Amino acid sequence: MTVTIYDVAREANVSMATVSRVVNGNPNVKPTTRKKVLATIERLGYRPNAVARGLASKKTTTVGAIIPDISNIFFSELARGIEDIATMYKYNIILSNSDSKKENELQLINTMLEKQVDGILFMGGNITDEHIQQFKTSSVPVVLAATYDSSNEIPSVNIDYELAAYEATKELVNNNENKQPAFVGSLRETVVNSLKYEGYVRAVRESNIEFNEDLVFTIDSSYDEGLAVAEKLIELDSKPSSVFVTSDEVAIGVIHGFQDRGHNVPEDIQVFGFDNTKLAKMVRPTLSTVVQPMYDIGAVAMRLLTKYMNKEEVTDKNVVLPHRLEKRDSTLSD
Amino acid sequence: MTVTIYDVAREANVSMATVSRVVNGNPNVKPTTRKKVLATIERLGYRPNAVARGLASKKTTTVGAIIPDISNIFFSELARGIEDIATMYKYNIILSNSDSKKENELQLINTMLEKQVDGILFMGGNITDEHIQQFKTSSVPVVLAATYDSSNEIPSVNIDYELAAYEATKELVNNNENKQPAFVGSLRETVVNSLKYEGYVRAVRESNIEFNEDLVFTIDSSYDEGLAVAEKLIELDSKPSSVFVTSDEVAIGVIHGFQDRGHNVPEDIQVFGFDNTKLAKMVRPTLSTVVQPMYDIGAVAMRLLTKYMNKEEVTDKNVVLPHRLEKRDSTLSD
DNA sequence: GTTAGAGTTAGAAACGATTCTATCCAGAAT
DNA sequence: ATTCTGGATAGAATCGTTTCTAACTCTAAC
Repeated sequence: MTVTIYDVAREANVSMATVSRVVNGNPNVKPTTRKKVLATIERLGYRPNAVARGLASKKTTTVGAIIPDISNIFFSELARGIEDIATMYKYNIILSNSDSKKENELQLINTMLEKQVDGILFMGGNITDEHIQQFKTSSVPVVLAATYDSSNEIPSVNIDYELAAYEATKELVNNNENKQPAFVGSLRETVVNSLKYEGYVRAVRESNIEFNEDLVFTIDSSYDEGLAVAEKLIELDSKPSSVFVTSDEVAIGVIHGFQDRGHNVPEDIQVFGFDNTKLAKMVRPTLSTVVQPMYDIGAVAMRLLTKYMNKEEVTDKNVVLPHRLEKRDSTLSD
Repeated sequence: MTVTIYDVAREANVSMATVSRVVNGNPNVKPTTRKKVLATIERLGYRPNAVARGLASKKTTTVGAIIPDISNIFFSELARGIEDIATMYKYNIILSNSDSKKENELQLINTMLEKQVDGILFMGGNITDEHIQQFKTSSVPVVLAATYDSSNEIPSVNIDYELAAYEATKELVNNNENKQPAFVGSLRETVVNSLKYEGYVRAVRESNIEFNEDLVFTIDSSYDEGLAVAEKLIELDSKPSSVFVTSDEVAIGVIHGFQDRGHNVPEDIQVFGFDNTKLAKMVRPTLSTVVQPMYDIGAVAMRLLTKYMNKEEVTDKNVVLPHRLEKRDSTLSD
């Protein structure tokens, strides 16, 4: 039924080895035989079987990507970066959602390894010792993308979350005669988020403001939670005049929460987001935010992974990409 | 180095066949030997090689998903639906972006087939005869998701785009004392879009309005294009008082384009979108739109594919999922 | 006219599973 | 006691490649 390399060999009067060489572009083939083989490949409609090749060569040209949730605009952008570079290097991606659940994550790593991927790209929330253990004993290289491992043992690509949050908070403090901005984020969820919190705290402390815990709001990360937290902010006795929010989606929720209750952004309250997803420009007022280059993180992470897979020398195993503040209309200009 | 089924067999004093039976849950194994084998698997840390299994069994439990752009909020939602059902049926997904380019699409189908996927899920713009040809001669089943093939030869999952557009347009006409709504969409791009256009035309014609071609705007599908087209609408002599837009993202651009120029939505102009991506609730005013169940389309398509892969009987090869209109604040209520 | 050596090619052994066929063995039936 | 039956198991072929080694061919040099 299906045409195999053997059929081609027989029809072209050469050995399987020669056909294999032709298919794989090995230069040690006489041009005339190459042409002959190519012709019979065409004639028979031969299509190499990547599974058999994978078994024989122990390479699948496939990498596994474990991602919290592909329907999240942040991760889908990241995934696109991964995919584009993967395509460039002739790899395919097996994509799986973990919902950031440790159990799923560990399970998925195992599945990927069974499928003999050549490498793994991991995005997730908390990296536990168990994760590290699995990564270190993995038979193939692993790279973390937008995922923080405090031990720095696993190769990774990130931005400096603490610094970025510090700068954003500082910006709000400066615009506000040294009033403490509120903080809205999902602390517990991930190490990345607690880094943002640390940056926020540092900026506040540095400004000689007496730190007010009441201005810190810990919520699940969603637009609706942002809407809801706006109400709490309004009801506060010491109502803040600015908020630093750890993600754009929540920040937009906060903005609308205020607007829906008759408050104006940025006049009554300034809002600073994080990520610069394309949503940031799709609100009124447009959202000031920390630019985190999602696409690039994915792309660089994939590129880094190819280096490991090719056993190339890697000079910078924990890459920190630049970030910047993009000031738009949800904050006041200096 | 790596532990194979043969190692397990030797250590457990059984044959490879028996180990294979244990691993695959074949009941014809004496409980005591099963236990013994399981123990040595555990002890040696044996992990089955899915590639070898794939070669021997001719099944990879992997399906290919060809998608225009995973970073597009519409498709990422669809992808999540696919993924969830795939996981449920123990399949993994190889995900690739085509950017809706025919050349990429055809190439990707070929790659997927080389990788011996058990089935293909295809999302794309225009299905050409060449596509159909490839699908029909494919060795594995293919299902289209949110992708229209006018010949209805290939299994597919869609909504009734013509009817949905008709209903949305009708709604606008009724709210507007029989004035013709403008149409903003990307006609040429896909068959799906021209179906929407047909629905729009039918609704207008049916209302005994003299059809005005000047109110039809054909643009590339993006937020920025939406912003831009708003200006053109404003400059129109016969300025419309409502617009039907074929996607939410563009619709939101249109809304903001009007707002940025001092016009109010829905008082000055009503806007109706299409898709009900999560963006629709994340604007002010919230966007009235056609609810297209992206997640469900993905999920149902994947489910349908499993049926074909299992050679189950399929009664409904071209599934049409229900849609509905969700009226929010960008249109006037009756 | 040998021979060396480079360039080509053939042959066969992996790769690590599944699966078909055959064998073995125990207990039931006669 | 012998035969029969069916559940367990073993053995070996197979899946479709890659890749190693050996051998062959041809030309150039001596």
